[in-house]
Amino acid sequence: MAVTIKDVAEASGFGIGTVSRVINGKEYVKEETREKILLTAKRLGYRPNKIAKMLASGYFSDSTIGIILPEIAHRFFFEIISGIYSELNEQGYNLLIFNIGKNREQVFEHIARENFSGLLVLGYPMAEREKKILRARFTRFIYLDYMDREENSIFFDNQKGGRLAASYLAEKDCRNICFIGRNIDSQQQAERFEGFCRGLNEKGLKLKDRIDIEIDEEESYRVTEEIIKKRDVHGIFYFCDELAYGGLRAKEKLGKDIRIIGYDDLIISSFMGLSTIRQDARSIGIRGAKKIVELVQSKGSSEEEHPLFECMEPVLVDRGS
Amino acid sequence: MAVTIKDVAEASGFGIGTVSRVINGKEYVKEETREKILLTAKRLGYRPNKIAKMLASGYFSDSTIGIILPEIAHRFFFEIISGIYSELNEQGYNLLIFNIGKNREQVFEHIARENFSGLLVLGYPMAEREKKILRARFTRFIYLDYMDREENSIFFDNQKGGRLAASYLAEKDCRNICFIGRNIDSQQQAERFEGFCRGLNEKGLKLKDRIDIEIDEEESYRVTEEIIKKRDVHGIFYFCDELAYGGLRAKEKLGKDIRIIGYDDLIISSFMGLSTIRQDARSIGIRGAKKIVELVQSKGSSEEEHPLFECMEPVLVDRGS
DNA sequence: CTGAAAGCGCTTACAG
DNA sequence: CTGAAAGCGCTTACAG
Repeated sequence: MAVTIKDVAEASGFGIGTVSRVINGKEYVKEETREKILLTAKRLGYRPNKIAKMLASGYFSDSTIGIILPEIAHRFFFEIISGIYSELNEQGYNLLIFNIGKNREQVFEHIARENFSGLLVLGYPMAEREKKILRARFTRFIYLDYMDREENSIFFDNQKGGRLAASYLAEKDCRNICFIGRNIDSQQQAERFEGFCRGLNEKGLKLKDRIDIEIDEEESYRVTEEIIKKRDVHGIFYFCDELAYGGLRAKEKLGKDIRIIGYDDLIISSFMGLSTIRQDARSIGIRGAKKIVELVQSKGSSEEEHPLFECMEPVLVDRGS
Repeated sequence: MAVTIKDVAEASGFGIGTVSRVINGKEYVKEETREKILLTAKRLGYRPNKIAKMLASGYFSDSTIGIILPEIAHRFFFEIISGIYSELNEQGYNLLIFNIGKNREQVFEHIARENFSGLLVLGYPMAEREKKILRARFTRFIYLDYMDREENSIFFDNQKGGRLAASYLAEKDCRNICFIGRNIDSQQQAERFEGFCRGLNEKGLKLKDRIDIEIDEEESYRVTEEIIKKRDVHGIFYFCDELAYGGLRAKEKLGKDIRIIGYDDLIISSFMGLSTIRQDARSIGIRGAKKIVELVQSKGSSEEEHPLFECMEPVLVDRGS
């Protein structure tokens, strides 16, 4: 066990009350005593236990919001986080980003023990077991960029986004159209893809091909090149901007007249002239932060209110790519 | 005061031990009792006090590192944070980002009470009073991107960076050279500027003008335009990339043959083709995270070791701008 | 100026 | 299955 205030008291020959006063810099302590105590504290490597201190002094920090990310967080999430941060900062809340670690089970046990008032869960669903852990501790949470009808969630309309992408390519007179996705199943991709296919259908078009890969610019460049060479492709829709960058590069290199559209509209994308489906990361971050703070502050209400359910609209951004 | 386990116990007619078992989902509780207790807990709006729980159960989370940002955090810091996050995540630590708020004094009092093991202070110095607060609680900290010989600090060599910028412009045959800075004093800017002037001197050049402005692309665009028109300028060094973007735009618009160089090398800058002085944000973040974890884990050592003092080198990136 | 004691809100054997 | 009690490491009046 770590060294406690009691150890310091015994070792220095004073009472724990006095030690406490010294450590906290209260007045009314003889200079000599102070020095002695400080010295033994240092010698023993004493470090006050903040938990105990908080409990004893009745200071309960309720002003920390936790967030948990998917195991592979891509850039879009960092833009969301920056929105969350601004808003929380505005409201005087701290932001606690949990390590997601390798072992989900243990991590969740760990999270549940930490001191925070509400949790923002980014981009992916929790297991029932995990939700149970949170609920057992009466911890409120909101899904961000993930939709669950049973739970609080603020999300984007991915179906619509997919449809917008389809209409973009259709309007640019593309006939042979492909989709390049991520090799990880996700709600976002499923819906985006479904919307995309429907959108194509409505225009009387049909998807030619779909390939799922890692998020890696080189990989995306290679695959795009391959696809362009093998088939007579007019347009490609990428699951996200980060994938599309490689495509953009392939397009330029090969000088092919092909249409490329991404998804997210990361900050960088505007500089690159990439057409894309814009999801306002900052806004959803701010919105999520606002809502979790509200939820946390409304503690009292024991009523089972309807879960929060907010859908944000993506927008087509045509940069001519 | 909030409702406690005692309140629930009394209201439900059971002992606090039983309530505790129910809340924590332990077995050996009659189903009927469980339901009753859960109901009154809900009715009363009971929320377990995590602090008390931690203390009682002997669980002391030592795996959280705090960070505090400057009041106006610009993008460079977010790139540092992403480095910090990766490394901490690797090590199983959480990241607690403190709100910096408006009132520095209160904020620091508040921070000192939070539960974290070590602090990373980004980009600016703490007041003596603030350091005192930390030290009184035996809280270790490291400055990141700020240099203080008396304290642990990991930082970039801004003098050298300034010098590199000077040599860049000199080699591109610029003779009339200006500096556009930020209208806030900072160690970084002071050193960068000094290095820059020295660098110019060595090449037999002299600074023509210096203007300090807000970080705002429009503003920077306007000022650059003005400077180009008024004086016969061949090269401009901007305090940071974010300022340089406006300059880049002005240069393109006016079609003037002028050299532009920024500082930081934000991710975006490579896409924009901006020449700049690269500081590896991710690296310093990772480095800082590693070091603070080491420091925190070496708790025991009561010896007064030398403060950590690490200097990282910036690098010139010539993208022809 | 200093010590003894109560108390912060929980958990956890120990009896029953 | 449940209650009473000790204890987690501190703070804070209250005496002295």
